[in-house]
Amino acid sequence: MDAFYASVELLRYPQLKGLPVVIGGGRRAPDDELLARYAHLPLGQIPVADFPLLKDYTGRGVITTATYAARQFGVGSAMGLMKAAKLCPQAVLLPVDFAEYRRFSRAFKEVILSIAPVMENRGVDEVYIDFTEVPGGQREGGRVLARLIQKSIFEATGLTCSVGVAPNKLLAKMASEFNKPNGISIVQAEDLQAQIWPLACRKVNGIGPKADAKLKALGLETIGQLAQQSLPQLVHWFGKSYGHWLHDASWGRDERAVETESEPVSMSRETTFERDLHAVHDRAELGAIFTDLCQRVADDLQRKGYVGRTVGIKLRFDDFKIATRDQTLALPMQDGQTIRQAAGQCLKRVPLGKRLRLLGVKVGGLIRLADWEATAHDPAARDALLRPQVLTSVNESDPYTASLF
DNA sequence: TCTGGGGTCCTAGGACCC
DNA sequence: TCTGGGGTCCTAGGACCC
Repeated sequence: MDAFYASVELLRYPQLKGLPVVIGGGRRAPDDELLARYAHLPLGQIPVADFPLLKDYTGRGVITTATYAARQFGVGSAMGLMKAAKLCPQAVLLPVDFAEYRRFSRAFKEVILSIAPVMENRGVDEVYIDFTEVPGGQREGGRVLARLIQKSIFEATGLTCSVGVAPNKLLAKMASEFNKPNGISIVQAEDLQAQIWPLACRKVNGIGPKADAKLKALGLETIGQLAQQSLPQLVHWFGKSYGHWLHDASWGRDERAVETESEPVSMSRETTFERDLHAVHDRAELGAIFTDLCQRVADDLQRKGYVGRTVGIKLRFDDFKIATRDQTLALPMQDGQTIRQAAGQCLKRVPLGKRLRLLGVKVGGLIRLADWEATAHDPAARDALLRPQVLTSVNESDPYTASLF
């Protein structure tokens, strides 16, 4: 989806169309006052001059999304709001309204599913779609179906999206970036050299800032240069697993299936404080936040119907260093008090000399509550549920290995 | 006035077991 | 002088993505 959060906001506030708008910030709701003042008016008639501006914001936080008009000024996702305010002080600043974005996320995904049922979720604003078996999915290399999806989403939601069509997910993701916003791009296997190799390595989904810096230090700037390295060389530099992956990726090879279903692995809540807190000096405040985070994770587990056995905490100190601790319980659970108790134990194992900037609570090792309850009187089945049933590297066709089982 | 929140996956070492 | 080998689970940290 194109500038998803910002585009959803523009549907509510069309008077902001064409203006630099950024979405982001902390827990504040700077437009509460505004909404109260104009409660008698439709949202679309609130005067532009009354919207909060980026230059007036004084809290912590980053931009989650910027409109294309704002991007002209060099501001973009993940940039600190204070830095962004220097580049584009006149931008309108809106708070994140995740519930609203989720509504639109469900809406556009329903449209896609009604046309092409093999769809993989990649967060709120992105999906992979398998065109292979969709009637007409091959016409004009996929362009006809891509256009149908764009048109249907726009008619249902008023939102635009960009589509990349390619033989696999890796290339489709790159293709989707070629023609933003509201574009379609088709990349075929034979286009690798002309369209993919000239790109910077960082454009590959899976090469982040660290790997990119290392590649640059090795003199490798483009995907084409990466592709010219031998496999043993890449394995030497990056290890067996990542080295192989880099080699495959640079040659446009990716065999991953479009996964239509997935189970959550963990659920967490975290918060960055308005000011850094000290474990001793701000004990009461910290304790209240800690308990609240535990309760929110418990609420999430209960609402979604999961229990979990691994309780973890995350701390970010004022120097931005991160510490995590976790503890695995004998039995999975979903209640706030048990989470709070285990998380408290974890906290005792961290040195707390430095001030804290962020606190987080996580529950992992998730099992569906229904599955857990179904084994209540079957200890063996219950035991099996508690172990992650990953059967790695057991080749049952191999006579020797098979004989062991 | 730097730098959010919610995730997944991988690695590596130690405990423990057979 | 001798001290295996393989597997799983748990924990901590880190890279990466949306």
